[in-house]
Amino acid sequence: MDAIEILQNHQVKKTSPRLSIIQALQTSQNPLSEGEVKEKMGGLYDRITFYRSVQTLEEAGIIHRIVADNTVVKYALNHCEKGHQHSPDHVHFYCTQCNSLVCLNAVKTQAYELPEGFTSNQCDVVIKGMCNKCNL
Amino acid sequence: MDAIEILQNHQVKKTSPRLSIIQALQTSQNPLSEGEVKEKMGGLYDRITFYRSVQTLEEAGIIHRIVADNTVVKYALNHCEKGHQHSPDHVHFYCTQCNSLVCLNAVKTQAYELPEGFTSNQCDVVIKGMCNKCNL
DNA sequence: TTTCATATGCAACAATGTTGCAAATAAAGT
DNA sequence: ACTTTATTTGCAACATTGTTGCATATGAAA
Repeated sequence: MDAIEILQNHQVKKTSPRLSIIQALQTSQNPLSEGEVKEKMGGLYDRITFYRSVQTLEEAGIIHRIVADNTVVKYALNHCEKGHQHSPDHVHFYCTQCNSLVCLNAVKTQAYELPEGFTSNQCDVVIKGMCNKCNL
Repeated sequence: MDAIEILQNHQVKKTSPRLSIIQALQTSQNPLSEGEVKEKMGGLYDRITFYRSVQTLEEAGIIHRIVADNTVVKYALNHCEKGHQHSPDHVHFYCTQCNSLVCLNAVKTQAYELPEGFTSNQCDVVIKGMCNKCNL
């Protein structure tokens, strides 16, 4: 789907930084870090704008943010085109060898029974190890 | 168990920063952030030493590090006294209301089937929502 | 107590994330 | 197409978090 269309569908203003970020993510199979998005965006990149943009895009349900580790944050487009803000339903795999992060869209997060009084709205699962390429 | 005994059991040198960190964690039911440990340690606290100490303690299997979010990292003592470095087998709950983190020791992380070629040695599960106190 | 490898703690740096504010711009109305 | 208005951008400045090098201090063993 076209980046402009995505923003329209989610009622978010069409601005060039937002379009650039979405397009950068669309060119990649895997989630991208800020640095990786920056590279793809070239000159027209501002750190502050980036942070505010990804926050907007996440709140709009267009992308999701994955914290692989405290120093490794990546972003990925949501697959569900229509879906509004809901946390990802799949687990993520982080390869500690090549530092790539993979959305395992086919592997759904399982339900966990919480103790009395606890309520949840999000469940983040990050599995760490070696990816298929590094295991060759 | 005594902090000195813990260090001895894991073949780690007994130094005062390490003892202070362990003792700080022992006084708390829940995992603590760097700032929370610092408060409990008082004057004899150095940031660099803290970072290197928690790394040593984690590698020795004495504590584990929990990344609740990219800006929220906490530390907790391992329950298994004998256990050497193995990642926590339980899930963690992060209350987005009061920012407390809870080890749900009774809730074990479930196994996830990985795609061909992927191998894992750690699985981090962080459930986010409201804790029992904030839900009252 | 002496020795030696390890750990501490300081300075300096690097990376990541936030806030305030003036200029720019998207979207809606004229 | 032009004007208006609320939102967004992008700069400066700051705050927080994590790392590296190195001289001094210290734990553990001889």
